[in-house]
Amino acid sequence: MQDSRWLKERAGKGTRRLASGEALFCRGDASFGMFILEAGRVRLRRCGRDGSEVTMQTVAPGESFAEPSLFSPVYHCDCVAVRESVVTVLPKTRVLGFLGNDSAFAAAFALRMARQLQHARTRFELRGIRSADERVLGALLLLSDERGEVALPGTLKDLAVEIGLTHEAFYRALARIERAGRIRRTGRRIALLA
Amino acid sequence: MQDSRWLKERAGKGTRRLASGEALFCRGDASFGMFILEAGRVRLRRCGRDGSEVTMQTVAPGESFAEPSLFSPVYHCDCVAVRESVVTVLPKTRVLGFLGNDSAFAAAFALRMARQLQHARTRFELRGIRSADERVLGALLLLSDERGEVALPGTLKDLAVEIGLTHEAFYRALARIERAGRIRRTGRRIALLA
DNA sequence: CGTCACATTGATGCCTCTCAAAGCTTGTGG
DNA sequence: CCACAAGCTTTGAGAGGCATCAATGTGACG
Repeated sequence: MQDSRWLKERAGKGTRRLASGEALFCRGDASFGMFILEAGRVRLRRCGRDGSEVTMQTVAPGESFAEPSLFSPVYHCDCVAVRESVVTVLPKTRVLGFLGNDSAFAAAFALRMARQLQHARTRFELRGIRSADERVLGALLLLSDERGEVALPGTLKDLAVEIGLTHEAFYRALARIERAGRIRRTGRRIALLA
Repeated sequence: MQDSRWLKERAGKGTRRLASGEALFCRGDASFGMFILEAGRVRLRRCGRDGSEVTMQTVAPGESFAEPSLFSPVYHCDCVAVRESVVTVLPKTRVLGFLGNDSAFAAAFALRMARQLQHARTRFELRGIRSADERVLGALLLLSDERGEVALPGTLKDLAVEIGLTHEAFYRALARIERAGRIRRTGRRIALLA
């Protein structure tokens, strides 16, 4: 949220450095508080017993995360660093204090929650699309600007995982919708047509 | 949220009655505000051009909904009444006013957003399970109490839709996991075993 | 007792996952 | 500057599972 600096200065309690792959917390751990990512990248995921793994959120520098844990005794996700990262720690009690006393902060907090909820629902909707072609097209639409230029956040392989397809199925879908004339690829650029 | 009575009295601006199947708002409509369901049942859904339909949230009496629309110029879902329903209307500006001035209310609001976010993520995780058997089992686990008794919210068919399976696939999965001895069915009761 | 919706089972086909292999790109070290 | 390694990209073949279409059983309610 925009108040991240403000929040950090008032509620921050030091930073923590994470090595690539290191876990900040795991599902079931007593919740210590929320965090702001200073540098690097972290991922919130849930794992099934069978080894399956679903990414709930990928956090970019400047963003806060694990807000729901403020209201919960334990974490509900694992948090692992995708690469070396630095996070600011915001202990639960302090943030909850601000939330109960500073209505401007509370409103900003609610706004961020609402945005994340919409984002989660959009991802949910996208995953509900059965056809690989339509799902890929939907994902590209979400990533595109008004001119139809798609801004890829990472590799295509990453995008495949993000939208819940194997990379093979994803590449095949991409090839099909290009042959169908619905996108044009130029190197690593993708443009939506019509 | 618990403050629903409080909120209604202060921010409520009349009620609206919906016939079964009637839409309260549609995606893209200018957002008027949020709502509290007084009676009946409503469903928030997103539809694809191809006729596909994903339910984002099912609202029970006493619950508020469409909170994210406070921060958005338009609605991002359709809202339709599952059966005849009554809602209290909470205009945007009024609620935003409270949010900016009353920190206790803002904190409660943030809490509800956080809960909904966790709920959305749990549903997302469930849908990520490929195997119909495991997905059904996961859903039953979420619906069960500590004794393993499953509280069905509606019909089995509804549950099938909720977890993203056709009713046929769902019934077959249910039959398989019962044969495997992981659940026991007695009439319309389901109990998880071990 | 008839209707309607839920519940259940069967047969078939398509689509995605999986395993496999080969090109391609990027970066690193000699 | 080249050679090699590692990871991304791409295509192939096969199998399994869920959707789909179809039909019947079952229960609630007027």
